[in-house]
Amino acid sequence: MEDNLTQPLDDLTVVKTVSLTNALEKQIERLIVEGELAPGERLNEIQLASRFGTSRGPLREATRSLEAKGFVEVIRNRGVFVRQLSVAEALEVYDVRAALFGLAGRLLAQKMNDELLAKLNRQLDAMEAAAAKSDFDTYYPLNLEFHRTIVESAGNKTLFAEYLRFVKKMHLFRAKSLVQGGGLAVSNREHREMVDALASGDVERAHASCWRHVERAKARLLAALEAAQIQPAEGVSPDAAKSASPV
Amino acid sequence: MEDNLTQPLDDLTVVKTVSLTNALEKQIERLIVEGELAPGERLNEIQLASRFGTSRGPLREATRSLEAKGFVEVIRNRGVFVRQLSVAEALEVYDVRAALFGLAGRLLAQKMNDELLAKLNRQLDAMEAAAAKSDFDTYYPLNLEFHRTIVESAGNKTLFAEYLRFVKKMHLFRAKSLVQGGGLAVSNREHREMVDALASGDVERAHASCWRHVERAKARLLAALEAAQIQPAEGVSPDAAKSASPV
DNA sequence: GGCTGGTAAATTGTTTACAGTTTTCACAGT
DNA sequence: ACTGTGAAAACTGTAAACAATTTACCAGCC
Repeated sequence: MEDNLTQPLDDLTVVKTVSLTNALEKQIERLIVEGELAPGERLNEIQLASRFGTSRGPLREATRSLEAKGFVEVIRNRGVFVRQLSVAEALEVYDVRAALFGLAGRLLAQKMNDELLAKLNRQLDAMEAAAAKSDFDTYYPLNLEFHRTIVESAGNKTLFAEYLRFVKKMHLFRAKSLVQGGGLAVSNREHREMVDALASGDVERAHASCWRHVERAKARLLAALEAAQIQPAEGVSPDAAKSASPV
Repeated sequence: MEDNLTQPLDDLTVVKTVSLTNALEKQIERLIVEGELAPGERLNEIQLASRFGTSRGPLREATRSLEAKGFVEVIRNRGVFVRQLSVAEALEVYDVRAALFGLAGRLLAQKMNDELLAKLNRQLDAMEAAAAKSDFDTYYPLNLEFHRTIVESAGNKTLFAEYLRFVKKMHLFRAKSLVQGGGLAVSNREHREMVDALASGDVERAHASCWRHVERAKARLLAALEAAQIQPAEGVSPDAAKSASPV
């Protein structure tokens, strides 16, 4: 009897617990991160509201929240646009992420234990296996999860929340495809070094190792940009939506 | 970067340029930061809307934005509450701020110039003068401006925006008065050392100096908490609003 | 052809109305 | 006194209506 009740609770009860606004926000964020809504694209209120079967009120609340988080830009009387990261801004985000990830390394080095180390090593092995097969579709989520584990395990929830936000923000970068520039094997060598540093108990070394890891990713992006002859200088006009096609 | 706090400018002209939602958000944020709305307090939609002469729609949009920025907490069917930082969360914020401020130091050390150094030294002198007279009301805004100058001059706008947000967040800490625990002279000695480090061109030293400065502030808060016999463990229930009176 | 002006459609900004939930408070029963 | 019950009030959640602005389009003119 009770089992029947647990299952079909989906749509309506979710709305009971979480507000419609929150559900909408999550959905729209997903559309943005997964690329269905491209950077620069405009969000039509009526269209989106009817798509999710709600009115414009909750939708507007959701977009205001997304604006505060930096995922969209609202221009009065013109509409809300998916935020577009210029090269310069993307590089800024890298530096901030490096600082946050460095802090994570510092904190984690102080509380490293066998269980966590084992988990990180398992993740390293899985990534290495995917890298060996050049299986990028497997590697990518594992890589995300690995970094996530490090920051989450650092035990600072404020830090974790900010870190996640900045990682998501990279999806707003127009030349998104270049972000992966580094290649699989290169990255995993750095990962092993990072885990070594975290396990060493040397706080400064862990800090530097994690920081450097992000800075190297930034350097790889810069190299890829140069190879693709993209200048790190453009603006962020939400109007210029058409030229978004990366590489 | 001048704030519009100097003049409450005409309601109507503002609405033409900035949206009503944005104006509301700024006003409510001001009420929170200035303490008129205390941590834990509930925001009545009808009351606030009528106070600012608008309807509930724009007000709700403003509160959603403030929620995303971490200044209020929205509980479904219960209302909006001014966010309340527990001791544990305040300490988390210090660590994140240390990381961000450290990054600012690193970036600034690379682009330090005579003009900027002169400006920082002027600010140091002004603070020292205020400290000598134990003129806290003068010292406090100067101190804020000094740190703001450093982060803003670092040239990373993303970093600057995040830093400002976290500084504001400290106003949500219940035992807010303890945040100033360090005293005036102590702090300024650190400030001079920091400017020295920034001017030295030694990136690592600047980084460490700025980082340490925030960590020392955290340590002073911890000491003050211990002296006041407050345990760093409480939750964040928005209901327990009454016990907010600091020290 | 290209520009200007003006009108209609589309879209956003704001208010109002209604539905559902939580809180309050009086009151009966113990 | 204390506790539980049950309206009534207060408040939030959502939808719909109305107002103001922007955009699209087309005719007329240089």
